[in-house]
Amino acid sequence: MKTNIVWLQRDLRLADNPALHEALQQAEQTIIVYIHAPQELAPWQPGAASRWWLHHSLEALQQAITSLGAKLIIRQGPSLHTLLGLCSESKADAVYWNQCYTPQAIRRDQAIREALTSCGVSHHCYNGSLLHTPGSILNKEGKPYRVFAAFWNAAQGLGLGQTPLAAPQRLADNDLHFESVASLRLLPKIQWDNGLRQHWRPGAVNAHKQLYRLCDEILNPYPEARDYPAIEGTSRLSPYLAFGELSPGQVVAALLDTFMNCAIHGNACDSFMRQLGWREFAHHTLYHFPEASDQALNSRFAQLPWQNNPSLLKAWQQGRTGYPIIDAGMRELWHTGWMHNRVRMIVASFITKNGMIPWLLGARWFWDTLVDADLASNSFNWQWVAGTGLDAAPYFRIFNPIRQSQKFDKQGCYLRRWLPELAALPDEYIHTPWQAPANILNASNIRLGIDYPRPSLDLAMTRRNALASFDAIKSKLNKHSS
DNA sequence: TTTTGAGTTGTTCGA
DNA sequence: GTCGAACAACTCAAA
Repeated sequence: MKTNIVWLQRDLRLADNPALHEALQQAEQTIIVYIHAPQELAPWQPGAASRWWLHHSLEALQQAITSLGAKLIIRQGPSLHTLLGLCSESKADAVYWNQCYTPQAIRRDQAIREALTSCGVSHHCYNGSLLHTPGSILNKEGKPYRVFAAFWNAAQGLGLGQTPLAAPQRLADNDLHFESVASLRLLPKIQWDNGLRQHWRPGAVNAHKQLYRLCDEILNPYPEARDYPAIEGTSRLSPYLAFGELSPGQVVAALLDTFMNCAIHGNACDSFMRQLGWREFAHHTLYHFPEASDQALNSRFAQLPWQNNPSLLKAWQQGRTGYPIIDAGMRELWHTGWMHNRVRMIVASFITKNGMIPWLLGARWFWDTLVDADLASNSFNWQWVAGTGLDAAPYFRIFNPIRQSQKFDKQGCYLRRWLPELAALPDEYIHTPWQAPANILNASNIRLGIDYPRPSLDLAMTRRNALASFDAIKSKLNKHSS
């Protein structure tokens, strides 16, 4: 009897799973395995919010597999050693998996492939996390694209729509030993996860419910509504995609299906699809430039006068910078493990450009607190905001948190949700409490500096300084080159 | 081959 | 109040 092992990683789903699909076609017995070996991903092992999600996602997957008559074999220990052990226990002929494309995973997988081969076990790797395999989209010179528009044109030219693979109807059981999800100790020791529980339902079933909501309600107004943090105008699919409870191919198929039924405008469809395009671009970029998770892609920015400012960093992390939109965003992140996209840009611009704190420190905080933490997207987008990445925002593009707040949360609905201490302030002063007259502060029950902090830095001055630093680097470079 | 124009998400200033 | 220009530098594709 032929036996295959399917090694799941960030593809915690049964439908549209190429490795699982192939393994089932090729054998009578298929063993589905999850191996917990976070240290292999260091220094980017899952953060606290990701571990919370992983716990619930594994439970959901265990339940789904059980209902098909088998079980998810959970093990702990080094992946290589554990896989070899499983191969000999089960007399498996082959191991199938969907690749992760982070530098750590690529290095590890290379060693695993060699070891399997030398043990006489074959291996079969697939792409289950991206529309296109990294490395497959190159410009005419055979090099990676450095601007998004060209990349996305090429990606679309190669085709995006493939019918997702079906989930298995039944799975054959086995009697291998397996550990419980709880034994992985992924949940926090102190119970800080109430907010996560209130806001999220991990698991593939819930992923599809949210995908349905996207197509049914969110997509049509998406191009405009996505900018307003008080509205549920974005897809909220990011954690499901990060853990592979949903594949991007499934999302595209659902979008195209909705489009074909004339239920949405083409531009709403394109607009959302582009977001998947940025996800692809980020992943392809990390594949081509593996140092991008830790170092500026554009090295001249290393010379900027980055500040070591632990107290500002702490205030930012805790949501007490004195700028309401920043603090609301950071508290939303802390409470729910997620932050609205536009607010992510605002808080990132604030800490890197006004605060002059290295983007990597911001990226680390997001990494620990986001349920959708994804190495490629996180580092790419931090570099985008900081101006150090590929096709990044121009350096002079510095968000003004007051203007952004007034523009995208005019009535302060989002601010009041996350900053209850400011809730009584009239709309006029909700974005700038320090400008409110004393009698209004009194009437709103706010003592500035006690109930809510005064601004932690001077926006205009820090902006001028940042631009001046950039100019200094520019003229230095010009001198060098001339 | 060379040139030209366009390119996710912004802000400020002056007319 | 609104509008256009200026604020880089560089990649890529089309002409």
